[in-house]
Amino acid sequence: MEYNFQDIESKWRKIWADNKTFKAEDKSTKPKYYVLDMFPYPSGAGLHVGHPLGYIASDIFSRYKRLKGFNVLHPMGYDSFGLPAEQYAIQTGQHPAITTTENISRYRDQLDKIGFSFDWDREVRTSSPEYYKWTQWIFKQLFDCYYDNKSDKAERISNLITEFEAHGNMHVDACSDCEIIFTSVEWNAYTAQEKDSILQAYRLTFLADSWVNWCPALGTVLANDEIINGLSERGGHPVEQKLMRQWSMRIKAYSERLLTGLEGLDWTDSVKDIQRNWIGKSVGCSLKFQIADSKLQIDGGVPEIEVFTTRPDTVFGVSFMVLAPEHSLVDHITTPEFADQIAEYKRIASLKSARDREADVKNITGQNTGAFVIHPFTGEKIPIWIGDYVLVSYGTGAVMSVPCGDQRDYDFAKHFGIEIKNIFENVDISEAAYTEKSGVIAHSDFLNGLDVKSAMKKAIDAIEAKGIGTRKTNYRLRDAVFSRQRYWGEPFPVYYQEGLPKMIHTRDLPIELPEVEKYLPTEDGKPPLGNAHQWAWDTVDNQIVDTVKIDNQTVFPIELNTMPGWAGSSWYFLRYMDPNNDEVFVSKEKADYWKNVDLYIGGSEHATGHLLYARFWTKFLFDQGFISFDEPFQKMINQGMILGRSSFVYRTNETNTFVTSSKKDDFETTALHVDISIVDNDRLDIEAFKNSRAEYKNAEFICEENGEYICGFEVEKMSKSKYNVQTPDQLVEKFGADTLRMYEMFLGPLEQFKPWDTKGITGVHNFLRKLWRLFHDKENVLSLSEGEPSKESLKSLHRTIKKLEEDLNRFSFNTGVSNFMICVNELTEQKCNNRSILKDLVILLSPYAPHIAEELWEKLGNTPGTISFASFPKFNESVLVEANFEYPVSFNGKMRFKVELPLALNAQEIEKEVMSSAEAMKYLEGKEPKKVIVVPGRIVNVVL
RNA sequence: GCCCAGGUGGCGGAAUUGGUAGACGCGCUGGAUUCAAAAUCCAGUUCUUCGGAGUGCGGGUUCGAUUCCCGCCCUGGGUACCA
Repeated sequence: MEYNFQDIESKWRKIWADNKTFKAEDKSTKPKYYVLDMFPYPSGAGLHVGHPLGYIASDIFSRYKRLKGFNVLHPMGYDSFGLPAEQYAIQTGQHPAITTTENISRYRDQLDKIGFSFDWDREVRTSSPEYYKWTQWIFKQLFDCYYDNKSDKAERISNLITEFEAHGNMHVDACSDCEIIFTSVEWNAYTAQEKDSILQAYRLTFLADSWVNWCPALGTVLANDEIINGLSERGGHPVEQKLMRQWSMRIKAYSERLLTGLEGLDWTDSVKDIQRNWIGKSVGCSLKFQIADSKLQIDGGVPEIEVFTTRPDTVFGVSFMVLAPEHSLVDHITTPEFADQIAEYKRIASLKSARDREADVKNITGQNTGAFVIHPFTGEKIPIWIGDYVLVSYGTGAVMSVPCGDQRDYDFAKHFGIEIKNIFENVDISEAAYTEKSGVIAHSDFLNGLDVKSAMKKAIDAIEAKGIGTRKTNYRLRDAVFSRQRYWGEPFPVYYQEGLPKMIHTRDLPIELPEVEKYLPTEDGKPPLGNAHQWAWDTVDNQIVDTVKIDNQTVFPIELNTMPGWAGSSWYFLRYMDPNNDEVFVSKEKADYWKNVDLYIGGSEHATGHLLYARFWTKFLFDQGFISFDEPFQKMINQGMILGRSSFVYRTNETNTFVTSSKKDDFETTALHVDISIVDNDRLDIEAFKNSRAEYKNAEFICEENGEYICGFEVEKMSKSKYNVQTPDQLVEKFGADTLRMYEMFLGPLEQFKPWDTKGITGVHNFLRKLWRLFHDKENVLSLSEGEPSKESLKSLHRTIKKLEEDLNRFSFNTGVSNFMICVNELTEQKCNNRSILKDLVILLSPYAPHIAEELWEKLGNTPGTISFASFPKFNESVLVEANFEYPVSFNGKMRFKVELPLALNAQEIEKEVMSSAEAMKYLEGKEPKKVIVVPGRIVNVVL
């Protein structure tokens, strides 16, 4: 066997592991480069060929950067808390820690076989207590901070308390849900409970009753991004709304910074846009409308309806108001004659689930309350309606409706026969609303004749002057619920004293997960940790003790919820810098050296989850001075999913006869998935098929003329049920890791979704064999020529250096592979076995195919195992300089023939040479050209 | 609906600033070698009525458009009564 990849690959894997070749140093004179993959959840199914795609790309880039003289940090770890291990535990009683450890070791085996240059000494696991100790610590920091809008960063809550004690909260401008204003005297008079509940409204993580997405089947709360089409992402169970006391994260505080921070990031527009939409900034103003019935008094005044609008310029177009059915004023303002209808509407609205409301967008529903507000500028009476297209959770839960400028308001007005005022000059609104933000305002008193932009400004000025509203920015981003009713997650470092949450001291962390007999919720509906016997906090001895000792004097119950999956993944990239530090989550020194991730590779499905939360926590840790950068991932590439290629056989209906693909249309057939392992290039292994299932034992076949049965195919997501899953293991065994690495890259652009098809893998494998043959004679003996390489070979090499480096710098890994193929084809043609050429070629190839590169490097007489730190060959422009150029000559833009001419010629000389050629005469057909365009070194175009 | 990405041979894809469309690989066809097969090597492979036509469709700008502009169609992703 000439190219014995199995021996070569196992040999080098061992050498790399034994020598810790890829261990990264935290100090270096070299510049740093941090390459990170989104770490995997170690599922029981193991890796399929889609997983390594991003890892291969990041590994190639890491190895390239090492060759370019960078100190590279390229770690890997596991996001090892999660639901599947817990569900498995519920079914089997096996502790999730055991399942997780097993799965991790399977992942590790699979990863090792592909030859990644990870620094495994830095591995992190989010489920290990040494790691989640610091997740708990960050949670405590968030609890101890609030967001100050004046300094525009997170500040310690102790400062806030000092301010409250001195001046109350009237000078405080913070991100808060606190609705009351108090003086220092009032603050100092509050009870501990009252103080605590006020502080909760400021803390960056806080306890609050919130409407949550409750999934009864999973017995847990889900985040919005864990729900797809109203069903749980995992398992597809129904989800309902429920009010629960939960930990939340005040991510809202960072809305603006999360938005503006995107500008400096080298991410795709599509992910940036997803985040922008998710944050959902809208600029406008608040505006209060007074209720027309002056007899109606609430809290000693006439109630007002506050709305938020992005179009204050259209204020004169308001012809009705709409409140959300759940709006707190509805019952107060409804007139007796409409009371029954309003009650009925509210009842029906409350029965509709969020899903129904979503599905039913076309039906226009609403109900008049009989009440009116007074228009603040015209004094007109404006009717108040309720309608479920207005959401209680956004803005103020009320809108001023301007039917001429908003399509939903327009439809609502048409449906209920409400007046539609036109406040736009020369705009026809008989068919639809005019929603463009352009044009001139009319019939609007002091706004007449203004364009939208100036009208907007003038309207807000007037509103502010009247004291009925202010400039305001709204964000769609919600605070993130942080509690999960699960076992397999980080416990909170929290106990409860008189119902108030208290933080356990940092020196007592980590608070480790207790043992439980059952992983299900308790019979009285408490989370699984409610089953734990050792789950109480002794404040005297500072330790976890038996729950029977709870006396609420010195021993208190510990929080029963655990943290969500995104807790651990929001800061893991920091831990890799300093994975074994027992004193801090990451030392300042190391974080200052490695800084943020230079290149992050992973799927775009985390755009609104992980990528947003990690940015939030990074900004927070920056605010508190723990790290010196406030964005975690400078550049990100989102690799596309690898789809499976399913094979089908066609069974004629109600028989056991199978028809080959080309003849299936002649029969009534049903397509059935067939296992891809018994299909080779669409040819079915008929015997294997017959043996695959008892029912196929006596199957008959209608084949092609040559007797083969050809299967049909379809490109689909890889899944067990479609029999189209490809694991990397089989391919590594058959072709080797280097072939797999290059083939996965060769499939197409990294970002693109693409079908997996093993047909082409032989092409890449043959390339490596061809490379091997460059070094060896027919007897497989190393055979190299010494001395000066030929000009041709130098050209091939340097063209490759140039193109490869350009391709790597724009992350075009697929074209990189074809560069190598072209180079090896050329060198083979030239019969080149020159040592100096092959030495540089091997270095170039080493990021892509590290095993064979190491082997050949050693054969070339270099110290074994050193190719990773060789230096990347320097491109020499001069060897590519040509004297002549083969000019393509086109007529009216169509290429017709080529003429080889010296590059030294100027445009006139080129034109003369070309036009006098016999070929040109033929295409001119005796005509005189209108024009001749000559671009020296490029092209000649003749216009007839 | 709105936002984003994309649409090129039989297939995966290439063409970085407007300048030879289809690199590289697969598949297929023919040939060499072989008792035969595998492997390997050689030749061909966008379509074509042999004039040409051709990068989803229709226009435009240009000497020249896969590339730039306008309008549309289709596929994938995101998001949605967000005021």
